[in-house]
Amino acid sequence: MSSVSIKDIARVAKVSHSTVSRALHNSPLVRRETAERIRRIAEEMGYRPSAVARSLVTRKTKTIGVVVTTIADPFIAEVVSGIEEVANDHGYSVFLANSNADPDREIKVVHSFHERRVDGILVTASRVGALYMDHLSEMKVPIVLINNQHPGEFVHSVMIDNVTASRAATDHLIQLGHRRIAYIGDQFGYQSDTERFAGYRQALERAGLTFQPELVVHGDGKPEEGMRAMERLLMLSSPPTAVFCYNDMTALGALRMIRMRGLRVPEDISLVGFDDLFIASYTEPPLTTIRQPKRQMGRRAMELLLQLLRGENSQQTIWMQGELIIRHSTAPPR
Amino acid sequence: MSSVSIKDIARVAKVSHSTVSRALHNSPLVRRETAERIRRIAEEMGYRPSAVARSLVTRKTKTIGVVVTTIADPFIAEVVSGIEEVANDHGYSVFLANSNADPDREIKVVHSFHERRVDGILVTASRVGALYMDHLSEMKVPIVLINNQHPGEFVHSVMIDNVTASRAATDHLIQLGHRRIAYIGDQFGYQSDTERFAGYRQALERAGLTFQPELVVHGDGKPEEGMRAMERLLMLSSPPTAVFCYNDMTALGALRMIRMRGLRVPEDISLVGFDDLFIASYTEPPLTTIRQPKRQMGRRAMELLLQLLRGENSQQTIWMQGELIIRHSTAPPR
DNA sequence: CCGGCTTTTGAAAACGTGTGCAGCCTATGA
DNA sequence: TCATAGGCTGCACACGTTTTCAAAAGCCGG
Repeated sequence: MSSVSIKDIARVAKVSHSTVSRALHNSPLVRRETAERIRRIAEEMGYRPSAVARSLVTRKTKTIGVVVTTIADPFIAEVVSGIEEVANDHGYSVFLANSNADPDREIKVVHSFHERRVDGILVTASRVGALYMDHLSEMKVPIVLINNQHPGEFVHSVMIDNVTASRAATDHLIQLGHRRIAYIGDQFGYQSDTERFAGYRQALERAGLTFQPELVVHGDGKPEEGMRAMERLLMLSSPPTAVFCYNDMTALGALRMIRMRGLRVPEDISLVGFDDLFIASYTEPPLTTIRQPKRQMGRRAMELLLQLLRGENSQQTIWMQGELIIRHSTAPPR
Repeated sequence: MSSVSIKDIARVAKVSHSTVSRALHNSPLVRRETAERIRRIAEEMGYRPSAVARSLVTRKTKTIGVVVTTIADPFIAEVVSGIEEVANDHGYSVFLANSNADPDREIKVVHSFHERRVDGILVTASRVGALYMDHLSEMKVPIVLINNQHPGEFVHSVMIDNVTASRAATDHLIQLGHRRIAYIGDQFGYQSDTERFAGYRQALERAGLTFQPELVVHGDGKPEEGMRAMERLLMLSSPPTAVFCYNDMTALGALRMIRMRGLRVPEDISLVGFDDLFIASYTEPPLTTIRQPKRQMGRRAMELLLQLLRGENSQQTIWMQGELIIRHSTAPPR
């Protein structure tokens, strides 16, 4: 509306708008006193430079686009929090867009980011990533993926070392003395599920335990399916004494089902999650899990993007390590 | 970078860029065949209009700014999810900024939004709202607050009816037969805490129960302080048989403390929360609580903002009702 | 064939900022 | 006194759109 422009200031200060522009940028090309006078006037007039006008000429918007499946996912929210923090510290504003894992919406979002001329894009935990990769790459803008499910592409990414982490989780159960250890996975075929499953198998193998196919069931990463999966395990003639879950949400469902069947954690069954959501420390009993450095992953991803924006071509993939957090949902078998 | 502009298309189509602009807007001012030819060329050249150039001339950015204390708060994340949904549906992109409840950062954020020339601003659960209200109002832009703690200001807002909801929660406990009902509040002095406390007192009063000051303690809306507050209640010579908590996070802490003392919920103590976070249905036992229509609140807030952007001056405040969700953390006293 | 109308097109200005270039002013040295 | 260098400032253009206004082109009736 009535926003004051560089020209308004020029008129008041009786100089050209170029001089005002330079003064406000502390350019050495303008005399000290003039510059100070101009800055004072700008201050008094409540001047705020227009980022849009500036973007038009500099061809940089100092904005980045963040696309998430849904910000209501606590894991993602933490990551975004980390992203926003370092973006903000570097003068970047972030556009947030939910895709709801809907391909149409994802494409709309990417187009929208394109039209807004964002300087870069961050995508967290995209399951359908490959789908709109073409659209992403057609705008020549740096992209960083976080925990994406379709790696091996041309883009940069920040990933958690799923294999090592889940091996650690399974090792923990083995060391407690468990021999029948189940795995409740995510939907079959997802990259991170495959990796966590691989870690589980590696741990079994190294401990000389034979892999039992019937001890592997799949949920969908949410509590409801976690319950159903756990139910199936409990119906086995010889149920497991310990269960490693794809994530905490799944563990939440498993925990509830175990309790519904009148069994106890960890006395009857040990339970391990993955993610270390906030909630994991407030379940009953508190959940042993793998901590993902969520906020840190967001930070690192944004820092990687900043490097790319500066034109430094850095490493392709940043690997981060999970950490086994031992709480009270695991104990030796009876 | 090498992004194609309206002029590039004009050159190829051998028309003026004005004509291209009109053709792309389906203006009736351009001949059908010409328009179609131009649109086809634009398509082939992979044209994406520049929102920043457009914004400069139209003086509308089709962006809104959302400031939250932290997106890592599950309550807020749900609200933002609702906001983003309707914003996106109406062609608006959302800038997300965390303030971390830090006044300096809040001011920086508002300035940033101002420079980006957002069309409107949404603020969720601002505790220090009054602090930067001046900065907000100085840019002439519609503002909608969600559950803000300093109402009575000149802006528009979406609020939950705290008094009615907490009266319902307390009534529920009274009807179960409880007579010693405690209240664990948020930090003293916050608006929503004051209101929930008021509802609690009203319910007691209407039931003819005398208010007992020692049954009111304060936390800070997070589990740790909820534990401490609950601890204080349990040290009373005659502890409460039921506790109404300011929010679910506080209830989470209370629940843990009750269990640490070897007591059981709801057999020994009934517990009621507020918010109905996702987690509330997965505690042990599942938590009776007041459901806030979080996503819906975000949607309504954005819709209100859209009305304001259209120039319709609508109602000042939208009140929303909470809903009592009875689960298993409440039962008659022994 | 011409005037007048409608349809279609183009020229140009505007939005607010950044910046290369030219030119002014002042001081300095010869 | 004059030439020159260096410090400072203004002009003008650019960025990619939208939109007003004028003008060209096509059409019709007389």
